[in-house]
Amino acid sequence: MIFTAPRYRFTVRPMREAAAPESRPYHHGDLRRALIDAARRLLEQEGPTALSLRAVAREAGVSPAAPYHHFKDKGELLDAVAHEGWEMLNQALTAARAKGANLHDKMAGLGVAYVLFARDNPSLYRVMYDGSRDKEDLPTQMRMKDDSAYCQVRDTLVEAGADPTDEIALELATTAAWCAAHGLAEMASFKSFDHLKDAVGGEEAFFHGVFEHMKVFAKVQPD
Amino acid sequence: MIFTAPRYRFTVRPMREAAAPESRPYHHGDLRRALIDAARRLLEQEGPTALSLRAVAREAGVSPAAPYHHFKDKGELLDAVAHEGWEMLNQALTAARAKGANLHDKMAGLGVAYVLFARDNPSLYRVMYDGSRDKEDLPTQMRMKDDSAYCQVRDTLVEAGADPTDEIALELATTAAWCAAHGLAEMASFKSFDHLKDAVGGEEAFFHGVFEHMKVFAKVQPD
DNA sequence: TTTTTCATTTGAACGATGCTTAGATAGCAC
DNA sequence: GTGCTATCTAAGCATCGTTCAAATGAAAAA
Repeated sequence: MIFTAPRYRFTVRPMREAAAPESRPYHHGDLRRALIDAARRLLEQEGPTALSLRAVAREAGVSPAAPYHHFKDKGELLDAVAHEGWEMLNQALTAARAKGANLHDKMAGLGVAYVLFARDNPSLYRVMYDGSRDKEDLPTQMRMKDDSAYCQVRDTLVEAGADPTDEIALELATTAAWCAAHGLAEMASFKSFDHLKDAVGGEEAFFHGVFEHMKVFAKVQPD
Repeated sequence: MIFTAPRYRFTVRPMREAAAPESRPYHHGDLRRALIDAARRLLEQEGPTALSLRAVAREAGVSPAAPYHHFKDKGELLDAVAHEGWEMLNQALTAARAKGANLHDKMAGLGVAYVLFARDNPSLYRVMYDGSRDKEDLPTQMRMKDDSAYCQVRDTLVEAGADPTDEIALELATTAAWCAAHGLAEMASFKSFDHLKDAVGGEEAFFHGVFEHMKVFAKVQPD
């Protein structure tokens, strides 16, 4: 497996506020960290289109060229931001894990948690998938680590009764769940569905309703 | 319903080749059309990142300011390109419609057709959804017109036996199918799934397999 | 035909972006 | 203190989206 050690110890920490500019010495101390925080701040406040490398440098109070000593290019900064996003998603799914009695309820619960994360962090979610699309893959972090969101979905399936010896079926089911959640996460922000949300009694009910109706793809119709 | 008449008669026509630049008179004749074609050509050949307004103008053999007499800004050009994409998707689903005996087979067939469209027109598909995300909605064209992809999914559900009087369930099921297909369309290009594709015997089998396993969300497990 | 009109197209410009290079600064080992 | 070296700045390049005045020429008006 090709995976070089990360250059810095990774934890998702709360974003620091921007330091008062006049207090900064010539050498910043931890500009890398400050740049990631500045990027996330801009992302939250101004949205993904406002996130230019120069704007991030401005927000961090350094010159436009400074970031290039910590990131090869803009993409590498965005990768670092996305990395934190994936870690946050892992944590969100961990928190929501394993509620519900049967397979359906467990999976729907996990799916709703996923969609809620995307709803609450729309810009971050977008950066996460834009980066993946560019690389034509999800980050290694998502597929290999034990607490990765992908592995949690798979483990939940097993807990809920899926046959762990049929590896292919298990991976297909995990992929199916992931696709359903991601698809809904992207649709959920579209205004066309507002009337449906109202009709079923709110956003979360809408999410549950959509997952419920994934049954149209089931070979034998339940109910 | 808010929907102004389109400014030009719409059909999805094959892209014209770039005209020999020296043969072009000062007034182009149909620069709007030529710009859309140039944009789609660039999109196919160079990918979405290469698609700048200036590059499109260059490709069409015209000055950088010329497009602004036919499109308010870059976004409006991309909207026009996306519009053609949605029409193509409609046609693709129409062609694939209603094959299969039961609900599961019909829906899986439609879903696979959707995913194949995204696989075969990756850059166009991206432009279609980027535009939708910016506007926070799918184009009106997708939801209202009778032959729209969305309506076709819904009609297929009814044909396959869904209760047409339960409007909410019908819309939820249509949405679920759409989410599943869009989710898989985005995942399908990720390399992590290559081994799964091989394991199940090819890409289309993989698509069918994933749709099949959407059953993990069904309340009663079939099989 | 000649003249007028006016949408179309051009060229030049503005501010902003990603990125590179050369040089200034200062923390740190000696 | 003296260097060494990572860090940061200043300036510059090519490109981008967009605007605006001026040029063009097709088509209507005379």
